[in-house]
Amino acid sequence: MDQKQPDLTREKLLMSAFCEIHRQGFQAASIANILQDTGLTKGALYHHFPTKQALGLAVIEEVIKERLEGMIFKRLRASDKPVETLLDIIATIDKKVPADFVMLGCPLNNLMQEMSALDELFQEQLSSVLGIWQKTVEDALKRGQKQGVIRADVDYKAAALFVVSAWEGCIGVAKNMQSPKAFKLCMQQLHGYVQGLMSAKTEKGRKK
Amino acid sequence: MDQKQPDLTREKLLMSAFCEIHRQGFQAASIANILQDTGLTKGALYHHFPTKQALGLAVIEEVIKERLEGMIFKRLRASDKPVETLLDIIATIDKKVPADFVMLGCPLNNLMQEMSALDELFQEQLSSVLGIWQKTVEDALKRGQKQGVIRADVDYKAAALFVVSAWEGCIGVAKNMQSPKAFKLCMQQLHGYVQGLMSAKTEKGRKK
DNA sequence: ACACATCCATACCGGTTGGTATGTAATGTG
DNA sequence: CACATTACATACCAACCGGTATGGATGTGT
Repeated sequence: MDQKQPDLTREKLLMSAFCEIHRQGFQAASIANILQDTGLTKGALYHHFPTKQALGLAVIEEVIKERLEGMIFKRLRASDKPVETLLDIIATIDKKVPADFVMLGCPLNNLMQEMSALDELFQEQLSSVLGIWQKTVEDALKRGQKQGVIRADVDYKAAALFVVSAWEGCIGVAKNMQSPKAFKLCMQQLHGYVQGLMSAKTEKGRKK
Repeated sequence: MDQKQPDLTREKLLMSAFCEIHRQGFQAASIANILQDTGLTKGALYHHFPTKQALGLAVIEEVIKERLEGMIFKRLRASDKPVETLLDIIATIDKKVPADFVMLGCPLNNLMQEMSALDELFQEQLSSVLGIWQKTVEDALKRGQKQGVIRADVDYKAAALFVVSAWEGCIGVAKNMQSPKAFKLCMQQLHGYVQGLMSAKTEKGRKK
């Protein structure tokens, strides 16, 4: 599975671009910085990506999306106790995420706020990733409902939308406050919201 | 109360800057665009504001903050049924907000995501406004608790943090989806969350 | 009416931006 | 081994950026 040289170069560009975009935002991300960081030149970059926009879109598709897959989506899909798993992810996400992710914000959310209104392709690509997130949570709640863990009257579609929205909101506010502590506290409330969707019987272990 | 010419010029700059920043973000906001829009020149702008940063900070303090005051804070503070008022604001906010606010996002949230990690002064100023928002909701919940409307076991501070976070999250996600409908649906869930904080007796009129 | 500060317009500047045109070395292919 | 294509490096460019220096017009206090 040894990657060939061109693929390695491409990946180096993608990773560096991801970091630069994560720090500065897409528009403020400097091509020159990425090149300096990778030790490459414009020839290399514009050989692999036709425009800066294409580079950004590739970062979303191949870096950001894959990170979310590995951190959240896969685990949620694979679980046969989806609600329990969702609660566990929400409860422990603040420890599993890199330290600077609270300070720099969620890469997906950052780009959503910056680019959705400006670039249609960005909007579509970001919306696609967000849709997967929402769909994954939605399925988890749906399955939980079949298991009798989630109340029958819960609109799992709307609830999933809200969970993802609040999730991003928590990171966003914590980013502004520059406070991992606020992030944790905020996610605990989201945890409580999801517990509130559960049927009384299975809602054991609820604090307070 | 007629404003003098210089004040009018300053206000024109502030309003135009607010729109430009709302559309493009702060960093991408173009001084040239603002000047073209107002029909003024650099001499005028840099007479009233020493730097672009100062202009941005003034927009936060004098435009964004005041809008939130008029739309949310004042009403919440003045109400003697704070929880009811909070629920009403959440339920009707999608109709009272300008149409493009969902498409362009919340001006406060946009700047929080863009600038918090980049500029300390922005971070502080934004955090201050966000803190007022949080504090206002917090007081509303606190008063509701004294009235017996909110359950005694509710951590009103954490709940307020979550309400504001989820609120911004709803706008942010709806902005990405470019969907006022999603915004409405998402805010309905937040409405349900706040209802979930209420004591059983007063929790009348809950749907489903 | 004179002096002075406020208010704003014009012209200009160095630096940075994304993007391109061209050349060359490496690699794959017949 | 010849040839073509891929994979990069170098040099260059017009456009735009925020900011400044200068000068003139307009009040404003005395």
